[in-house]
Amino acid sequence: MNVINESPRRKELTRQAAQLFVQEGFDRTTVRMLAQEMGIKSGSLFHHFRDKQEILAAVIEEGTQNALVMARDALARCGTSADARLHAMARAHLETLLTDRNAHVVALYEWRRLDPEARAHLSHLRDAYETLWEQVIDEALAEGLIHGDRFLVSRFVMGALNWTVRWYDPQGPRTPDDLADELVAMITRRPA
Amino acid sequence: MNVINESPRRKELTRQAAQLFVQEGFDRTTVRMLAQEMGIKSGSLFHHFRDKQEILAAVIEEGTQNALVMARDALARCGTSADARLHAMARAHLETLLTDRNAHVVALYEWRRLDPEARAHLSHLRDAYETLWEQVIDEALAEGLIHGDRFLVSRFVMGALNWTVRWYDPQGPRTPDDLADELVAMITRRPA
DNA sequence: GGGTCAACCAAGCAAGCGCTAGTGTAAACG
DNA sequence: CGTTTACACTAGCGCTTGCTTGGTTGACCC
Repeated sequence: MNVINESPRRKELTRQAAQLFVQEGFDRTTVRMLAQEMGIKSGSLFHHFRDKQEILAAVIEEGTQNALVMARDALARCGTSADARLHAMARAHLETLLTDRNAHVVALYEWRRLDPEARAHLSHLRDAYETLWEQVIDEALAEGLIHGDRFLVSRFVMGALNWTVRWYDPQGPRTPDDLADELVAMITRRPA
Repeated sequence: MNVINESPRRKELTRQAAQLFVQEGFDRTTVRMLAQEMGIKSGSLFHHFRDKQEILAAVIEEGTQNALVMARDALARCGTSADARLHAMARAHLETLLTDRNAHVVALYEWRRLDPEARAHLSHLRDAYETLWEQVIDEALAEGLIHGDRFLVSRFVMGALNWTVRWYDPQGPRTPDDLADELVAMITRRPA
């Protein structure tokens, strides 16, 4: 087993695992299926990961970490107006969600399969990400760009965004940026 | 096996199965666990359901059917203004989602575990429900209550609503109606 | 009061599961 | 050179899985 995290080999294996987890679901994906996808035998898999759980944790960690990095970058790059920051967050969110799609679908739908330790560790990452969102929402509320309950608004927005993985078609005419703009337009009130 | 659907016994068993599916997930719920919850032995379970898949289909069908009935009732009962109808749909949606919670969580998260035949059958039910939503969204757009792309708006709204099952606490201070009102307020533009 | 039938049980099969043990090998290192 | 290290293999153990089989029970019916 590889104690040093994130060898390039392991990273590639993690990516392939994510694909299978999305296709089949975590429970239905057997170590034999994973091994075959990776081009090795099932026993060899446990050289890279302690157990099946650890593969799941690796997939989710990878996705969440990327989301956090991209969101921070986007916020650093955009202007200071609440409107610009709201757009930036929405775009960054959809960008990771739809490019790094497999990892995020796993994070959203297989979270409950994590054992308590892994969950505790990854909760911190997720909380850090959600805190970013709440800050941006707060700013938008303070500027009067949007109105309503801080808690509810941020949950509704997260719901609308995360739901996209269920229907969004990358082959279709709409880009992630289109979605982000439309969503922000929907919740920001301009004078009628 | 019971060919005539929906004997009272079967309905009760379905309710109990839904609970377990939510707690453990479909794949992790064994027929032995289901049988124990139902107070029978695992073999006896197959007197009521052809196989494990059929239990899942029964759970989802029950939930979706209820949602459809409640939504139609709500629309029939409310006024004709787009605002009233939008409120009515949102309230009805959250009402079923949060009272009939188990069945709906299963429908949302275990849909992919359905075999193709069951999925085809249940898709019709779900489509009928989503059509109701799109009609109401259309009316709201036509009245100028909301703006934007019909397809995107309805997806965003569905996402915001369905996401509630992940964070809503029935013990908390907010009622389902509170959530519905807040959501409608968020997306309807009033003069600033 | 014999026949019917839904509901249940005990026992177990065949397949598949996650994971381990022990070994082979080729490159990297001192 | 000998040793270590990373990565892969074969073989299979112990257990759980969904489901089947053959049979029992008690309520109801003409």
